[in-house]
Amino acid sequence: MSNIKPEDFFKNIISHCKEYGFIFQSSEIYDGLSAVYDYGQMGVELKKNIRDYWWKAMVQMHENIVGIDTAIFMHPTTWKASGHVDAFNDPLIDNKDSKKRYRADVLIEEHVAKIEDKINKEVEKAAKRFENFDAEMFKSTNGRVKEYQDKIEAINDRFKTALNANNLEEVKQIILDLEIVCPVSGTKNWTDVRQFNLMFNTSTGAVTDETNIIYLRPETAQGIFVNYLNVQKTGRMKIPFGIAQTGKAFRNEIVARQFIFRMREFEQMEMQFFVKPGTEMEWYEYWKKARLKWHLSLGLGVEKYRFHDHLKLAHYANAAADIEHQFPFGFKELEGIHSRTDFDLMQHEEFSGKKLQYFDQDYTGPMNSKLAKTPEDWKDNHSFVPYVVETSVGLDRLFLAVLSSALVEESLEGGDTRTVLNLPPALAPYKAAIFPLVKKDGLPELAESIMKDLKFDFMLAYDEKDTVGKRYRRQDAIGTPFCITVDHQSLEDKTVTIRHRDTMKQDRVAISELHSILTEKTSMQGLLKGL
RNA sequence: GCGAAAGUAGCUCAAUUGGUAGAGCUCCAGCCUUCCAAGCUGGAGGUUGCGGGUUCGAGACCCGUCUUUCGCUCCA
Repeated sequence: MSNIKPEDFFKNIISHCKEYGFIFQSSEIYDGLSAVYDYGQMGVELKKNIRDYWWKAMVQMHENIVGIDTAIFMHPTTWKASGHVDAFNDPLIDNKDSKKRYRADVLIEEHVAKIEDKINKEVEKAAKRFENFDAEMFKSTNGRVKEYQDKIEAINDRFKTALNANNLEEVKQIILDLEIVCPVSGTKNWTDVRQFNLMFNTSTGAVTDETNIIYLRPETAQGIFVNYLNVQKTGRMKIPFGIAQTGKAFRNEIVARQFIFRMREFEQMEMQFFVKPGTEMEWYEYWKKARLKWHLSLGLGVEKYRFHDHLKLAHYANAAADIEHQFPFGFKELEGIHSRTDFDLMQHEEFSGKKLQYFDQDYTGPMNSKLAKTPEDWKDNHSFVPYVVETSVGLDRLFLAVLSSALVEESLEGGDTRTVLNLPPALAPYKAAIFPLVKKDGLPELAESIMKDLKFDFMLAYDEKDTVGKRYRRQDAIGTPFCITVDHQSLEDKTVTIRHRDTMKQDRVAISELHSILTEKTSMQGLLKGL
């Protein structure tokens, strides 16, 4: 579909997803829920296959990587330790005229600072007038200064009360009452104050109050960190080793858009790799290469990928890069590879009071980044808190990458077009479709018996409606790599035709060969061997 | 969040100035028996996203709201 606009192409993808049962908007009959989507009967298969390929490549193919599946709910302190609670707790307000966004607390603090300036000016003026001037005495006795002081205290009290009660309307009212104007537009045309916390929360127990608020995890990584010691001990894992996990995460995005690219509920596939301090950069480089190779193995095109190295790093990282993919709307992040240092495990040590260290007879060095002093201090130390290299990929984004790269509108000889989903066969929802050429003469019966034998090992479609040409095109549109057609010759010599999605060519093969052909062409082994 | 555009059948789209909501594909029941979406007959599917308003009359005009796409903004 290279001859149409990217925007239209993207709309085609969204339509295709709906028309063929890949993705539906959540709660569509109720007008939908913003930035939430459901996977349909085709989508769930494709998504599962992508997830399986990742899992096999990461866990099954690495003896030193194991998988876990942790709960979405975690102890609230987890998110204090990880920094998520503090990083996103700002009340924000917009000025409707300048369209600038401010932190409401900053606006109020600036207003207070202005009043303090006035006090200082009074003090300065007075200092010039009197000899032996006592500033403190002046402040506590001068009427005008006292007025200012009272005002400041009143504002601060009111603001603190409002914040503690989480009363955002009151916060806005304070701004209006103080007649704070936007520094840019100079107007008082404010929106409501909103608390932009990225984490969703709910509560446990029957009674909702402050004490039992619980968050929906904004990332799966923390479930791995808090289980690090459990897995290391019970699995007798030796550093370096990894823990992998796939699962849902939730972020209350302010702007969530671009179909399934940025959703409020999404699925991550993460692997945390625990390494010896000082070796993290070589593992970081190793995983950058390994993960890119994995993406390239899908065969969507080398030119569709690039690295983006982060210059500005998150609070936990000392190196970070994205693998970006060329989506219909441009190059965007698909996977992140981060060197998270010992930040997370150190934080969990501190908040939980539990040691999260690894003992290594051969290791001599600083216990961790915070306590590193002189070599003298660590000459008898053989323990350390591991450093972590993380690979984190969004499954839904990967789904979109695969689907949008695979969807092609082909021009055929004779002016015909065909819509075909060039999925890697190992990822295709159906591995094959089985058709009787016509719906009589015992052909459906033979087709069904073939299906019965093969369906133990393969996801199969069966179709006897409409002309066979139409049926081929239907399977093309959902990416089925092979169509097996039973014709009159099949009844005589036990052969069928097998039609290839990409070339539309047909071979005649023995029914008895079908199982091995499909195994060879559609299993993940081929992909995995290429890694 | 701001701005722009859009929302009509499962999908893609029509509907003159405000005057009876339609087509193709799909789907269903048959006929035909065909190797690349194209034959024949019949049928189903709609409170025009939702809620108000103007009007004798609204898919169309006005207001609100929801959803989507694009641009800005944001993205630990």
